[in-house]
Amino acid sequence: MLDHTDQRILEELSRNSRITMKELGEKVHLTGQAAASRVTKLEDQGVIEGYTIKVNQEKLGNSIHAFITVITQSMNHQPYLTFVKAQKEIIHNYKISGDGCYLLECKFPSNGRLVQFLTDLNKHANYKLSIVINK
Amino acid sequence: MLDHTDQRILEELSRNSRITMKELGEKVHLTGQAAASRVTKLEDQGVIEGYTIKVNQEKLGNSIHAFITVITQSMNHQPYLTFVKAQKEIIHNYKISGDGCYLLECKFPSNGRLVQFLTDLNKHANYKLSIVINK
DNA sequence: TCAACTCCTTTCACTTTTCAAGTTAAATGG
DNA sequence: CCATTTAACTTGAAAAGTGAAAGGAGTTGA
Repeated sequence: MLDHTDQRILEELSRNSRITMKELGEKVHLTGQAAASRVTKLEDQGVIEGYTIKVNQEKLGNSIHAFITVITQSMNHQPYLTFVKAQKEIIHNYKISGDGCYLLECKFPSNGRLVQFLTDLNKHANYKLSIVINK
Repeated sequence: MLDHTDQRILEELSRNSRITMKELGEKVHLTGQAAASRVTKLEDQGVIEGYTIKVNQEKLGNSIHAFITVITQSMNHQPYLTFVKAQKEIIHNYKISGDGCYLLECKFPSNGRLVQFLTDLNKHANYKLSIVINK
């Protein structure tokens, strides 16, 4: 399904998705047109889901990166899920098996905002907090 | 430092980083050239760290998404860190404060590979495993 | 008021993309 | 064995986008 050239294309696009098709072609030993048509195919197959940017969250003022393990007490998760949808600090809400029911990945601009978030979260569930201090 | 137009630009590029500068300009009510120069500025400021793609990991055959909390026994983390560097299944290795020393985010192609990984990891540290079952 | 500065637009030469047509090579079937 | 089909690539040309230079409008401060 995916040959070596496709792998190389995904690699190069992961490194820089704004590369021109001509340049991409040179890197994988194809013409720009051939590279472009492979990329289109990868998009159609759903292998490439989209093109995006990496943003420096610190420079945007979101300096606190947290993982929050959520342990819901109630059987009914709906109130929690509704809460999650409303919080824009949440980057991902993973349903997990293992320690806890959900794992939240969040970014906060300040300690105060984090405290507020945890207070609100605590109305629906218990949690364990992990703060990222390095990557 | 960042005005509303810059925010809009970041939003649009997050949605689609391969958009042409001309189109981006139209979306934020600028000419393509003006949009391009703002983007260059955002790059120079380090706000935009890079351009990348979202790849469907399932279609690449990496169907298991795991978070692994790592609790190192030894004071010396170096053997663990060396191990981490060598594993290509690891997407992120976060140093955390809270429950554990590190949090690993990984993708595995099979259960067997996960078991192998955990066996190897266990030579350097204890762990707690969480498997993502939904997002 | 004037100079300096920032941010934007216009213009134009140059590059890239897109689309159509042609080539090649491997697989299929009489 | 040869004709046919198909997939993947290349070539070429028109259309579209980019980047650099020049210039205009608005703001700031002496």
